[in-house]
Amino acid sequence: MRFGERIKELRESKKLLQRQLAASLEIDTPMFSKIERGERRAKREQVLLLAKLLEADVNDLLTIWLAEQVYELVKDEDNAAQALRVAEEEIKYAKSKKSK
Amino acid sequence: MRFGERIKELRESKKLLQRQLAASLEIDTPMFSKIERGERRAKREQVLLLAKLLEADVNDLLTIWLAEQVYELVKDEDNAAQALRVAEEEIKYAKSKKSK
DNA sequence: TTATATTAGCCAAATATTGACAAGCCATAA
DNA sequence: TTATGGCTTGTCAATATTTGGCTAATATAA
Repeated sequence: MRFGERIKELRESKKLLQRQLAASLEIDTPMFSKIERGERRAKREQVLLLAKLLEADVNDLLTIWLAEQVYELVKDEDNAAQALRVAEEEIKYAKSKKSK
Repeated sequence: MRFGERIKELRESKKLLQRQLAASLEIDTPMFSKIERGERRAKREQVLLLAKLLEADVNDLLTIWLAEQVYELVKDEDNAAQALRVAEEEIKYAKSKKSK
């Protein structure tokens, strides 16, 4: 599930209009529309706000928001999957170092 | 293993100087130095060239080059690992669609 | 039709990235 | 000591990318 789709779903289930959420994020409606369609990427800070406004789980939203960016970064590479696995290992390694 | 470290390793094993590789990449030595130290990111095209010049496996280099970018993108997020898994699923899914 | 909601396209402002340069550091040689 | 060679640091301008807003077009509803 793409980030924008999820936002749209949540927005519609709460019967909110794009312009209402756009106003809360202090951007205009066309910009919000683009975020929903994935034509523009939301800022991290906007994700946090949206989670509040839509009463959604911040962590879930952040995860798909981040995953989408990762996907965009690697999608055209043949070894995308390999690269993700390498990156995952590095994350694990960094975490284990941090916690000691 | 970071991309820059790997390049440095390969370069030293071939007894090449930064300025020689820099010249081949048509950048100056300071820039090359920064790439080795991860202060600047190499372009995809430069990775391909480096693989040739260093007689290294292109795919391996591209993988760590890409993985590093992914890592940089997610490293500060608590749910980095989750996000990577989601992205990996999307890659798999896209691949399965493409092949049908 | 009219009114409202959403989307498309374009442009300028803001931000990030890139590459080049000059100057510095460090080790070794003379 | 000074000189040299290899590498690194810091700064700056050029370039590219992203961001946001505006207007106009399109859709959806009443």
